[in-house]
Amino acid sequence: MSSNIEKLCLEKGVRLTEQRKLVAKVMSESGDHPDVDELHKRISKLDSKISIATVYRTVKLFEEAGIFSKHDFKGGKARYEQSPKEHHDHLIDINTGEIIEFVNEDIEKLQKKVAEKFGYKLVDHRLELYGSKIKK
Amino acid sequence: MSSNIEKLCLEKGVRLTEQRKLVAKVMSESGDHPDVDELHKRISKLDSKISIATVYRTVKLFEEAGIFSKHDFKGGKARYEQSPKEHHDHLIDINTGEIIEFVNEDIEKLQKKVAEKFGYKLVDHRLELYGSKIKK
DNA sequence: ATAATTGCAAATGCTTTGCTTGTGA
DNA sequence: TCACAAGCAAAGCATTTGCAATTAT
Repeated sequence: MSSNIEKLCLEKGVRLTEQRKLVAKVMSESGDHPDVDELHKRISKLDSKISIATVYRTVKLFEEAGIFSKHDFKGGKARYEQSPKEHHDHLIDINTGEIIEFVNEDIEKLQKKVAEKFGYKLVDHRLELYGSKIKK
Repeated sequence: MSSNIEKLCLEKGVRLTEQRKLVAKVMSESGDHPDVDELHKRISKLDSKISIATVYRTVKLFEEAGIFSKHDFKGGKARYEQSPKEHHDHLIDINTGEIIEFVNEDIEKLQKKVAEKFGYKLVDHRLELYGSKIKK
């Protein structure tokens, strides 16, 4: 259901347009991390007239509202996902581009510790693992 | 001394031009992580005619030769440093842009473990901490 | 000598923006 | 109604590239 994201929009005072509903719907049905172009392609199947500029604007709007999360993985194009309830990091298959989400509390704690050791409050972080499948 | 980098070029069969020597020299005297534009500015003081295209080409060449390391921190512009002998990660001050290098073996090990847990060989990783100074 | 490199400007790829028309609350 | 959003094309930015002139080996 996209009512999920639509609810969030109402809460945040984000005006609900047809296009925004579509971006929300398509993203909520995507299990992966599409870039804007891919997202636009998927949405175009439901509304062939939607402009990619609108997708760019919406995706940015949703990100600023905390509804989407943006990732700048290697590759040059920003990729998005619905903001997850619990934080996670990413393991990226360098051969297929497939993305695996993972959580590791030990690493999280160590990161915080490192920052504090240097007199910093950890505000954000980026952890990406790039690997290739071990064939057995 | 830039003879350091120049030696590496000879070893790798990279032809040494005036411009490349300058890129090497300026980078070896930079303690920070300049982007291409900043690097070009610094080099221009020694050779006011060097083209930014050449700096782009050289920086990429050196990266492919393993002489420089490229980082895509938040901010949109790639930043470079001389490839360090031992690997390190970065803690970035979100207010000043200052970068602190750190090494944490525990995190390194855990990353490898995570990748293996999912059946992957860890080939590369990106770990960036973003923080703000704790005032005391 | 001659294959590789430079400088310049034009081209690229992703993303943003100005402007006019359309639309949700 | 009317402030805000969409669509389109043009603009922006970082980076790359084609080509003629120059240079390192």
